[in-house]
Order: sequence, then structure tokens, then C-alpha cells
Amino acid sequence: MGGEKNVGQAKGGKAKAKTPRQRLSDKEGASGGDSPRKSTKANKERTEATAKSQRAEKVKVQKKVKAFKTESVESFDDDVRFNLAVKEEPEDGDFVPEKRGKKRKRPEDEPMEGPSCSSATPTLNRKLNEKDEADPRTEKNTKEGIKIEKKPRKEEAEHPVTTKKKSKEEIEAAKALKIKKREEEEQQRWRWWEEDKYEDGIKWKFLEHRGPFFPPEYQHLPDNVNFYYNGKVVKLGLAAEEVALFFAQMLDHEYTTKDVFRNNFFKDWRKEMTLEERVLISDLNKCDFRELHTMHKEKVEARKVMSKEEKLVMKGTNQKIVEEYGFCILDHHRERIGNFKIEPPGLFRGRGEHPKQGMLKKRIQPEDVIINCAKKSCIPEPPAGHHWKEVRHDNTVTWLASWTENVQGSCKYVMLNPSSKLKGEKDWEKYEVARRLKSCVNGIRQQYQQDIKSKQMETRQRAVALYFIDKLALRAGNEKEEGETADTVGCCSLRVEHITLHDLLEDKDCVVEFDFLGKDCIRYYNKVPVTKRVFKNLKLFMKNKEPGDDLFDRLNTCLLNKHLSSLLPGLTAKVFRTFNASITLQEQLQQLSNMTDNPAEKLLSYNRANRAVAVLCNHQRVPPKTFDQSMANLQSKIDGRREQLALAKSELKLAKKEVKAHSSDSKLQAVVERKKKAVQRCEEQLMKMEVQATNREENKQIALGTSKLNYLDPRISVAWCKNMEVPLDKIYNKSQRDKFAWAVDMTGADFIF
DNA sequence: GTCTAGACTTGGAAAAATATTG
DNA sequence: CAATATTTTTCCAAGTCTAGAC
Repeated sequence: MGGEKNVGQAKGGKAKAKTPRQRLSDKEGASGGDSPRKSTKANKERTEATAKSQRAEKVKVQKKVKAFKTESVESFDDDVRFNLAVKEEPEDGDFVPEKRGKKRKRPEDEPMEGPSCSSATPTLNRKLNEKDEADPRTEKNTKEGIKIEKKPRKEEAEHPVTTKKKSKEEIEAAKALKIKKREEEEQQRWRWWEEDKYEDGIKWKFLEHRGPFFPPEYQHLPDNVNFYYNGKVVKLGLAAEEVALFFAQMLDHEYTTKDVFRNNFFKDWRKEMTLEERVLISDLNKCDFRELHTMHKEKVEARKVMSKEEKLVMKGTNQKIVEEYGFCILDHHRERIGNFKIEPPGLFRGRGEHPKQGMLKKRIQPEDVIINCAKKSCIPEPPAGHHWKEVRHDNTVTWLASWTENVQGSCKYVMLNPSSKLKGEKDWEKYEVARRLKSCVNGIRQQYQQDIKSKQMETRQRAVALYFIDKLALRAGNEKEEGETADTVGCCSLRVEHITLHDLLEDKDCVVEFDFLGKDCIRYYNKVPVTKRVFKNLKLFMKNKEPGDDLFDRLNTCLLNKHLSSLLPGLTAKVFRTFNASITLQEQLQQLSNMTDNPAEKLLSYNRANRAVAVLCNHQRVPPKTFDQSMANLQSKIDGRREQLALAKSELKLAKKEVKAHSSDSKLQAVVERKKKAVQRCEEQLMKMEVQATNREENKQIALGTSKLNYLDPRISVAWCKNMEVPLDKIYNKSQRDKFAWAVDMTGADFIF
């Protein structure tokens, strides 16, 4: 369920009820001490472990341990962390394309006009496409050809036994097709990272697309499906009925039991009603949506059990839509759009205790939509009988279409896919800024340690906040409008009630206990020993304040970021998260992985390093409902395999005996060999499964995705794969490889973040 | 300066697609 | 082959940060 599963006890807000989606963390943690290798531990230990003494020992145990290590992440009591900072790291300026010898000059014609509209037909995209493909860069093609050829071979080697009944040839053919497709794709890839960058602020020179895709209009319910009010059938008008269905669809969801949600919904629903409807329907509790709900469930079910043919048809029509609306032409290249579909109307599902949950998110009309494209491109047609709100040609932004959403009044955008140049370039730049921070972080740390002693209150607060941001990877914490959103905070917006100071806690001096709701109402709970100076300052900051008062009353993110950017151009609070995440990954990989490990162990090490980062960044998830079950399944599989192994071993022994008895019988000799192989195979499989179980258990409440996608410099992972001889697709799936194509292409085994 | 709208990144859940199993 | 488990993709909310209005 999406809402707020677990009522935590994070300290909450100014007179607001809190129902935090607390998950892991605190001792009383929901799932009670079930397993000895609870990953929750890691979280707790983050601060509890006096890192230094334990570290050495833990690292040694690494190989077999089940507990998951985070030492170097949190240990980080000041001395340690600050030593670890690196001085060297000459600007190797990976971001400057010049460095890569083969930079390609943008061809003269490229800041282009693009194809003129006049001749364009509805199949424009296709045509452009072909044109694109006809742009051969031969030398590269050959190179890639080789590259790709290798990959699939490896893959095959990894799954050697495809022993399904299907004919081998069929499988081979399918595989070959896949390979070919991949190859083609690779050759078409726009290697933008080898090109010059545009002047500042210009995002594109040509942009053409078909506009966003609108969801289908609402159709009346079938006659036999009824809404009841006060026990009587009421035939609703189109508008009210549509909104009623939104609610009915969510009946299984916890949302619909919450007062705030129900009230907001009812208020907005009534606005959609006709006068008579509004007069009649005055109490949500008298509404009976069950028939609508049932109908909806049946529809979902029907979709699930569709025949293969039907599914294929569906897939086909979807593909056509993607083909038509899912791509744009950006500076001569066909790029995938990320979210080309206009968000359908529905009920707003805010997270946590959102004051606006349940409000009606209205249907977007073309009249609400601003289109952005090149002047000389073929302007997208609005749906028949409609017009756009505006068509503009702003090449200093990256969006293709935008509209204002009615619940929060915020802008929504249609933008490109992560694999696009526009997103990729920005991503690359982000990691380069983080690397620049690496080379000066020592100085910055020294400075804020100094600043903590400053006579200026503002400077001191800034220094302490920065200390937290650096040490704990907290988010900046912008101010939010009260009552508009759930009550969540980040560093600068921490309130007195969110921390508790302990002169002595669990054998440690000067411990700060954090307990607050962060982004998405995810609880942050941590007990952190800090320096005396920080501790004393915190006491001072809290003096004479109410629990609901700001801890850093002289500070906000704007001030902080201004200061940061004066230390290093481009430096902002969130760069510390990126930097600390990436550097942690690199260190952890270094510490945890061994060349002599088998592939499964290497992967486990990678995941553990990734996990260390996720813990640092407080990326949590609700364990899947099926978690325990699937864990048990795996365990029984392991047990089964164990038995099998024992059996195989005894058979081997027997066979060996036979050989001894009738020596030099070549047939028996062969049997022994075969049995040996069987044992070995069994052992390998068992081991693989055990590693898998460990990994899964440790991952119970940790979400790796966000850090992998947004915080970890992909070049670290690519280099690691090369060094460890792990195929990249063990780490990154297809879309991740696409997103990080720039990194995959440019990174050698020697990359250092 | 301060405030706010705008643009873009980050985030977990849910849905859909695929793989595996009985 | 269907049922189930797992992985991938989609969805869209919720952050960060900047620039420009005032």
C-alpha cells in the first residue's frame, strides 16, 4: 500500500498530526528481531559503532559475514573522515571534451534549420530518422562492431544450459536477432560526448516533436453498473461519474479510509456535480461505490487473462503510440522522450500526511498546454477541435511541453529520456562538480571547523549545518509553505524538536539523536556522536526556543548555497550528497572486492558497496509483501540443493571405490570424472544461492535504485567491472546502460573518481 | 535584498514485463 | 502451460536551486 503503513514516532510538526511512514531505523523497528542478519542493524550501527576499533576486524570477516558493513560510511568521526579526504586529484578534466583525442567537430550544417515543415507529412519522424541513420561515422562503427560482438558471447557462456525443449536453432535465431538489434542500436547511438558543447545556456538548436499524447476521454459506465446513494440508484452525469470512478478504483487503498483524503475528495467531487446531484449527495458515507469498484477490478483481471493474441494487439497499438509520440528530433538526432503522455486525471496521492491528498487532479486539455519546439520545425498539431495554450521556441530550456497542475499549482513538463544527450550531459557535469569538490573538500572541511568558532551566529549556524550535510549526507532543506504539503524537513529546516542532545549515550559523548521526516516522509533516525564544539553550539542554538522553532534560525538554503558557490563555482548543498555517495562507493568497492572471488561474490561485494551508499543517503523501502515468503522459498531451495550435494558426494565416493577395486577400468574412470563434475556444479550452484540469500536479506529494507541512478558516478562502476572482469550487464540493466552510455564508452579500468 | 515562479533532479510505489517454476 | 516470483518500467510526487520580478 502506498500510503502510510507504519505509524512512526518521528517528532513532528507545528501542531500537525504526524503519521510518518517510518520504516527501519529505531530499535523498536516494526519487524522485531527476526533474523540475525537484519540489515536494519547497519542503520543502527551507523552511529553506534565506534568505527575505528571495529573496522579492522569486520573487514577481515568480510568474506563470509552476513552482516553488512558500513563502517567507513558512518564511522567518520571527525578525525578519520577528514584524513580520508584526498589532496591530489589533479583536474584531469574529464569533462572537457578536448581531452578525448577524437573529438568530433560539429559539422557546419549542424546548428541547423532542420527539415522544413512544408514538405513534412505525418510520418515526419520516420523520414528524419532515415536521414539520421544515413549519417555514417565509419571508423566508429567498426570499433563498436567489435565491442558488441564480444558482449553477447559472454552472455551465452554465462547461461550455457538453455536446456528447454524448444529447438536449439530457434533459440539461436532469436538470440542472433537480439544481438543484431543491439548492434544496430549501438551504431546509431549519438555519441554526443565526443562533440563540442554549446555556448552557455543554449540547450538545442533544433527541436521537433509531435506534442504530448492525451489520455482517452472518459466514457460513461455501462448501464448495469450503478452508483448508489442512500441505497438508491443514482445515474450520475459524465463529470461526476468520472470522479466517482476515481474514488471507487481506490477503495482497496488505505487512502480512502483517511479523513483528510475523503474530505478533500468529497469537496472536489461536489464541484463536478450538477446542481441536482449536489443537492442530493451531501454525505460521502451514504455513497456506495462498490459496483464501480467491482467493475474496475474485473477490468483489471480481464486484462491479466487476455489471450496472447489480444496482448500482442495491445502491444502493437502501444508501440505505435510510442513510435509516433515517444520520440523527438533534437539537433539531427532522434531522441526518446521520457514522459510524452499527459498525466490522466485522478485523485491526488500525496505522500505522508499531505493536506491535499484526495483532491481532484483535473484533466489537462490542449488549451492548458504550452508547446516548446524549434521555430523552423513542424509545429505539432493539437487534437482536432483544440488549440494549444501557446507555442514557444525557447532553446534555453529542455522541455517540449508544459502545463500547470491544479492541485499544487506547480508546473509539469514533458522532457527527454535519461538516455538523451540533454540529460546525459547534465549528469556528467554533476559528477564532474562532485569530483571537483573531492579535490578541495579538505579545505572546505577545515574552514567549516573554523567557522564553528566564529563570533557571527550566522556563520556558526552555517558551519554546523554544513557539518551535518557533509557528515550525514542530509538534504539542504528548503523552506516550504506551511499547510500546503506534508511536514517534512531537511538540514536547514530542522526544528528544535527534531534533535535531542545527549551528553552521554551508550558510552559515547556528545551524541545528537536525529528524528525527523525527510523527503517523501521517510523517517530519518540516527544517533550521531559529534565534536564538542558542534555539541556546544547546538545547545546554544536550542536555548530559549520552543520545540517548533527553527534550529538554524539565521540560516536558509539560499544563504548556504551562496556561501558554497563562493568556495567552488557550482558547489551547492546537494553536491555533498553526490560526492559522499560516489566516494563511498569507490572506497567500499576497494575494500570489499577481491579479484579472486567468484562472480557471485564479486556481485555481492558490489551490492554491499551500493548498499553502504543507500544507507548513508537513507534510501529505504517497505519490504515487499512477499519478502518473507520468498526468503523461505529460497532457503528451502538451498536446503534441497544441499541434500543433492551430499548425495552427489557420496556417489562420487562410491565411484572412486569402484575404480580402486577394478583398477584401470577406463569406463569407471569416466564415471568418476562425471561425478566429480556433478559435485562441483552442485557446489557452485549452492554457493550462488547462498550469496543470493545473503544479498536479499541485507537488502530487505534498503532501496538501491535511487543511489545507483542518481548518486553514484557510473564511471566508478564501469571501471570496477573492467577491473574485476565482471560483465557490465550484471550491474546495469538495459536502460541503465543507455542512461550511462557516456560513461560506458569513455571509462577505462584506471578511472578514479 | 526578498519572494516566487520556473526548471530540473530525485524518490518510492505500483504497474507491466519477463523469468522461473510446478 | 499457467501460476508465481522477480525485474524493469512507468508514474508522478517532492525535492533542489536559480533567475528574475518586485
